[in-house]
Formats: sequence, structure tokens, C-alpha cells
Amino acid sequence: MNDPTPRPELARIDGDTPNLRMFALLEVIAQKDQLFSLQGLVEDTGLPKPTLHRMLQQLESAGMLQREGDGRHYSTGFRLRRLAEDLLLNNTVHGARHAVLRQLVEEVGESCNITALSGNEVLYLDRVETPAPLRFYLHPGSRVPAHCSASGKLFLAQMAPSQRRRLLEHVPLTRYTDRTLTSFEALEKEIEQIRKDGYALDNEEFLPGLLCAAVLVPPAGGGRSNTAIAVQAPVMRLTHDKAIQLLPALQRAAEQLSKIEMEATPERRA
Amino acid sequence: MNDPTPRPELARIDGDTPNLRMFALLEVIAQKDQLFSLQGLVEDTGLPKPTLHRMLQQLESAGMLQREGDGRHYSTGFRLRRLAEDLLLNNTVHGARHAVLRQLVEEVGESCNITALSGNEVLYLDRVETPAPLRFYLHPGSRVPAHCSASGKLFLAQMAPSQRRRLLEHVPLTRYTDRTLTSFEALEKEIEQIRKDGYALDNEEFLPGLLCAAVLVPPAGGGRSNTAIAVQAPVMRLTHDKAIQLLPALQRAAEQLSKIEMEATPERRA
DNA sequence: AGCGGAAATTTCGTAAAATGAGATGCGACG
DNA sequence: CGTCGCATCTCATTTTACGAAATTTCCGCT
Repeated sequence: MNDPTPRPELARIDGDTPNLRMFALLEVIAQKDQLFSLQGLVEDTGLPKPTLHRMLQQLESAGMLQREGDGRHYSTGFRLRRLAEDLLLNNTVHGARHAVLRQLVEEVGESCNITALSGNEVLYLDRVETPAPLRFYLHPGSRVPAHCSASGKLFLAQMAPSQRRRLLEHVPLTRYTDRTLTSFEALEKEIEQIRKDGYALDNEEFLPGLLCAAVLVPPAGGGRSNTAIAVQAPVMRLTHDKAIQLLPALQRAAEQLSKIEMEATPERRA
Repeated sequence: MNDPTPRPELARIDGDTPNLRMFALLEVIAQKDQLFSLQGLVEDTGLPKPTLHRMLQQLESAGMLQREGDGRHYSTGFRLRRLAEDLLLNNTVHGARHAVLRQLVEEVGESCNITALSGNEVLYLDRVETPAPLRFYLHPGSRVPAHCSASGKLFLAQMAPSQRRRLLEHVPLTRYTDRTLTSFEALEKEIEQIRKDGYALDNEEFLPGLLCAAVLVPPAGGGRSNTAIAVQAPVMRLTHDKAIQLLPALQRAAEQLSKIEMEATPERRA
């Protein structure tokens, strides 16, 4: 009798907390190229109607959304637009960083990315793809386990042993390929080597056929770094030896990123 | 009656509800052209430190913010940037803005577009094509380097020198044609001129045979603008002199866009 | 004019989350 | 090795969100 609904299992909103759920809602809204109604969003998001209604009401009263014409449809409000503009307008740090990354990709000819450690995973902050047709597709925002990525091992290598142990004890060293390091001892040995070399490789430890080399971005104020820059390519094009040859270019880019960060850090006391 | 603008100085945060308070926080963040720290935001907003800490933590875990270098500083995250871009991109399609653009195209007979700065690149928000058969094909959503586009140079021209330097120091001024400005000095000189003129040209600096003229859309509430409107055409049809003649039409369209935005902006009466 | 129905909105008891003072942890610097 | 600044955690309390069900509003329809 009922269930005329086909399968709205498309853009489900997840949000760990109400606050973030509201952002997820905005993301759905931001994708729309036309006005939207409460009912439409109910179908898009799967949220209960009263909940959604309350959210829209809040956003409207704050000037983030505004009602159009008949009052049954909404569009983005002045405040949201101004926020979006300001975000893009003042984002010179990201702009400069992206430029460095792009230049590096042009120089080495392979996809490169900037990563950071977030919890126990490596987070892709930014990425520029190689023009070559054959490539791995990885997006900014995606995450990869630390123990089987070049950047991740770099981050681990600069930690105090107790810190590292604490991190690794809680997450199992999952095997992704037959080269993944899955024992604490093997990882420690590798880390020892990395600390000596000043760079790290991921030799098909996460994805078969994917080789990666990474170096740390020296932190602006001394101490440990939370940013790395890396090159990634299919082994078909990027051999171990060739990766080593690219290291100087990576180092140079890392230096530039460090400089950008330093310039953008306000409290630069001596 | 409550005052809409009670505090004379200090940008204190005043959300009606926790959700909206988070947006207010983002607005403070969006204004910053530097990295920011927890402590700094405490001073800016007047919020209790643990509260702010929790908010930043949430935003970070959602990918809206990301930590930099030493871990004590934050900047905007990939997800926030993508949200901002999506918001601006889809804003125009159905608004009165598109109508203005269409009218402008009809008046001047050449393709026109509305652009915004995103990072170090110019983002095409909307575009209407000329009916003429010979034309360059550029889509809304595509990007072009700032240093060799008319809109991009306009955006650069209104930045604070420190912001502009940060962006340009690390961006390779890639040569696309023999007219591309590839030295910082040449660009600064051009920018000086642009600031005087109030408009910018791209005389085959990006694509051979493509000439472009752009003006800023005055922002609704004063401050810097992040929107420009431009005309683009093959030099075969649009000479330098003819482009100058089109400027009044562009200015008129820019005024209209500004008015549209102002009408949709209730506040801002100081 | 009035009915039918789909949509928007309000109600309200319950469940969940935010709050923020204080305690704790962690480096840096002298 | 003490201490100072800042980030981070703890926890009892207050505030807010939740969403099923009930109610109202606004249509189009005959």
C-alpha cells in the first residue's frame, strides 16, 4: 500500500553530531543548482521532516538561507554567500601551497600530494594529478593507514617511542598487500632506517603497483612536523631508483611549503 | 528592541544556538588571512577555551579545518573549501545574475563570464556564450591561473601587498603565451596600472588569440570584492580598442550584479 | 464555494549534546 | 629542575535537539 518511495538511499546525511549534520545538509544544498523545498530535502537526505524543518528555520533566521517567492522554496542567503566568498578570498595559504604542489608535479611528472597525520591515519590535504593517462585516483580528504604509507611512516619515525607505541597498539597493522609491514618489529626496523635516511618509501605496501616517496615539511616553529609531501606513481613508471632521484625536488618543495607556513604564522616571536 | 550591532569593537561571537554559534566562528575564521591558534580565537571571540577547543576539534575531525605544522595552528580544510566553491558555483545558475550576464552578452555580442578567486586560481562561476560560431569554449567550474587572466589580475590588485606577495612568491608565473607576464616586477607594474584604471585586460596572455576585459563587481558591504565580470573573444573580433569601448557596458552589468547582491542583503546599514 | 489531500508547521516528552570551571598534561625556556 | 603558557581532558549541570504524532495551511479540483 505505502512505500511508493523508490530508493532514496543516495545522499544520506551522516553527521556525528548535530553541528556537523548541519554542515552535511549545507553540502547537499550547495550542490543544488536550483531552489529547493523542505520536502525535496527530506527525499534527498532521509532526515525526518520536523528535524529538517527546524534546521532550515535556524539557517533562515540566521540569514544563511532565504525563502523565495511562495515561501515554500529556499535558496542560499546573503550570509552564506559572504562566508563562501571570504573563505576563498582569504585563503592565500592554500593558494600558495597548491601552487607549490602543482609546480612539483610539473617538474617530476607524477602525481604528488600533501599529507598530514590525523589520529592514526594519514589525511590527504591536497593533491595534484599527473597528466599521464594511467594513474591512481586518490582524492583530497581521503585517508590511509599510517603503517603502510610513506608519509605515515615518516610521521611515526619522528615520534617518541612511547607515543608511537601508543598509536600502534590500538590499531592492528592490517595487511593490504604481501609487502605490508604487519609486525611491530619490522615496522620499528623500517622506522630506524627512515630516520637515518630522512625520507620514506611505500613500495606497494598499500596498493599493489603503487610506489610512493615522501619527505617531511620542516615545521615552522621547530619541534615535530605534521605535514609531508609525497610523490606517487605506478611502479611501471616509477621505479625505486627513479624515486630516489626525485627526492631533491621533493625536498625543495618541502622547503617552500615550510616557508609559506612560517610566513602565515602570526605569533612569530623569537 | 535589541541592537543588531551592539559591540563597537571586538568581534564577539553571539550565536542564538550552538549550531549558529559555529557558523559565527567560521565567519571569524574566514576573515583571517593567516593561520590561527586556539588561544588566538579565544581572544578574538571571547568564548571559553574548552568550548572553542571542542568546536575546533569537531570541525577538524569533519575535515572542515586542518592542523598545520606544529599542531597548534589551524587553517581551512579541503571540505570547507569545496563547500565554498560549490556554494558560489551554483548560486548564479538560477539567480538574477544569470539574466544580467545574458543581457550583457546580447549587448556586447561576445561571451561573458562571472568569476571568483579560489586559492591561486580564478574560478568561472557562470558563463554565457556568444552566438558567433567561432568561440573559445570554457565552462563554468573551470579554472585559470590568476596571473594571466584579467579577473585574476583584478583580484590581485585589490589585495593587501603581504597577501599578494604570499600568493605570488610561490606561484610559478607560468608562461602560456609570449605575452604572459612572467616576472614579479612586470606583474606589480601591471597591477599598479590596473588599480589606477579600474579594469584589467588579458591580451593573449593565457590563450593565443584570446582577448579579455574585466571589471570588479563592487561588493555589497564594502571591503574587497571576490566577484568580477568579464568579456572574452577572439582577437579577430575583439581588438584592444574595441574592448575598451565595451567597458561601460561591463561596468553597468557589474553595478547591476552589485545591486542584486545588495538587495539580497538585509543587514549592512551602518 | 466547499472538499480532499499534500505539504508545512507546531507540540511535547524524551534523549542527547553542549557547556565551562577546574584539573591535568605537555613543552619550552630560563 | 621549577614554572609558565597553552592545549587537552573531566564531569556535573544546563541547554538543545530529536522526531512521532497531531495540527494547520495552502492548494487544486469538481
